[in-house]
Amino acid sequence: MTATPRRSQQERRETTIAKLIDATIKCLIEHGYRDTSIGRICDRAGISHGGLFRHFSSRIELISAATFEIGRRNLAMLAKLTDGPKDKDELIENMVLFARREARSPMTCAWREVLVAARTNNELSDGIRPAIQTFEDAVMDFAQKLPGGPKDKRAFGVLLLSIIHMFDSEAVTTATLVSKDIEDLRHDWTVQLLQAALRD
Amino acid sequence: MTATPRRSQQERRETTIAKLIDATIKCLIEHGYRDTSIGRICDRAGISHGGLFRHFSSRIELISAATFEIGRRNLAMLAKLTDGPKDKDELIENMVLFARREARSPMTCAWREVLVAARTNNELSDGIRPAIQTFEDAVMDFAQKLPGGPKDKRAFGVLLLSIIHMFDSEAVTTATLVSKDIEDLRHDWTVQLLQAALRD
DNA sequence: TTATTTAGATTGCGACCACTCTCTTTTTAT
DNA sequence: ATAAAAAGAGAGTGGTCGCAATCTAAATAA
Repeated sequence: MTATPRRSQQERRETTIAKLIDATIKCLIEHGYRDTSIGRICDRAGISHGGLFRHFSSRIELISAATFEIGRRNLAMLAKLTDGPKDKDELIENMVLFARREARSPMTCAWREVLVAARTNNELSDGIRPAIQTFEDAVMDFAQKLPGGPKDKRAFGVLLLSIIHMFDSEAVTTATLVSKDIEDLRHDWTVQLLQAALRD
Repeated sequence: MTATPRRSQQERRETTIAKLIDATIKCLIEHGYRDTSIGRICDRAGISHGGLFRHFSSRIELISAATFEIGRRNLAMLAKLTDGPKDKDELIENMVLFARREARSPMTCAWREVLVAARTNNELSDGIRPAIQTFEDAVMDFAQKLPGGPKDKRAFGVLLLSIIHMFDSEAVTTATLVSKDIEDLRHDWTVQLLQAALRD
């Protein structure tokens, strides 16, 4: 009845893997690491249990692959941050808003689920280490290449990473308890930090 | 044979609850949130499955209670931070070392496991909100009462909370990837932050 | 002492877990 | 056209999950 699209094996393989990775990310976002099970992932992806294990030899391997993909997407966003001409103050404000927004984004929540779970799972820890290293390198590289950045590129990179860390942990608590006044003070303080760093 | 200790009901109850909470904390530390199951907790505590539900109506309720206990213990450590006479520089160094060490301590790892899991579990989120609020209040209070602290107590409290956040998220990544040079730069930078804040 | 309440142990339930095996369908190589 | 290889479906594996019902033992109240 339905005309067969006649996809190549490679196409079939790649689309299935992409569907599984997408479904894994969505499960991490919606249900958290604990309830991101093979059954749930397969349901979401529209793939059978057997089909999954054709491409990933274990649940951990799939989650590692999904984590790498999350890192890839997040770095793509970071690269676009300096697009468009802005003055220094506008850039700083954008960076702070970006850091806080991204720390709370679904994608970063999924990323965090995996990183936290990795503490007690060596296989997972090994699996995601490259993704973390790539992310850290990319931020340091971003700091180095920022036009009008300070002389000490390395210290500036660490400053950016530290700010990202701060908003990341803030996001964990705001998921349960929102302290608006603290958040506002933190925003202004972060802006001042960056202004001081970019002054010289 | 063995002489019966003849404990009162209240004693029996309290020791059992304490054993369950201790076991829960240890499971969170050793196995992470995902694998902190009722079976494992009871095994560790030396209590049967049925015995658990006499005192806690669900797994989430037990984990909430354990989280509250973790917060209590951590705040007890914070209170001891200013003990002993020190000059300002020594106090600052102590605070930074303390913040990083505590962020990586087993207890805080357990705390973090629960906070992250709470994002996708409303019952758990509701259960631990008081513990988070208490912790936040205690840090703000600590900042207010620190002898020789800056005039703007509120901003100083937010600074402390932000530093805690930063080391907290750092601890998540260092569990998988250690970047010694970045950590060293971050330490020095944090010390400078506190020195500047405590100068005026 | 006797009756009642409470703590804790045991067993069992249905659901789900990660994963394997076998079978069918589709693509590719000959 | 046909054989070989790869992709995917789906039932089945033993095991664990959270939790309830039922039971025994211990502590308290009468």
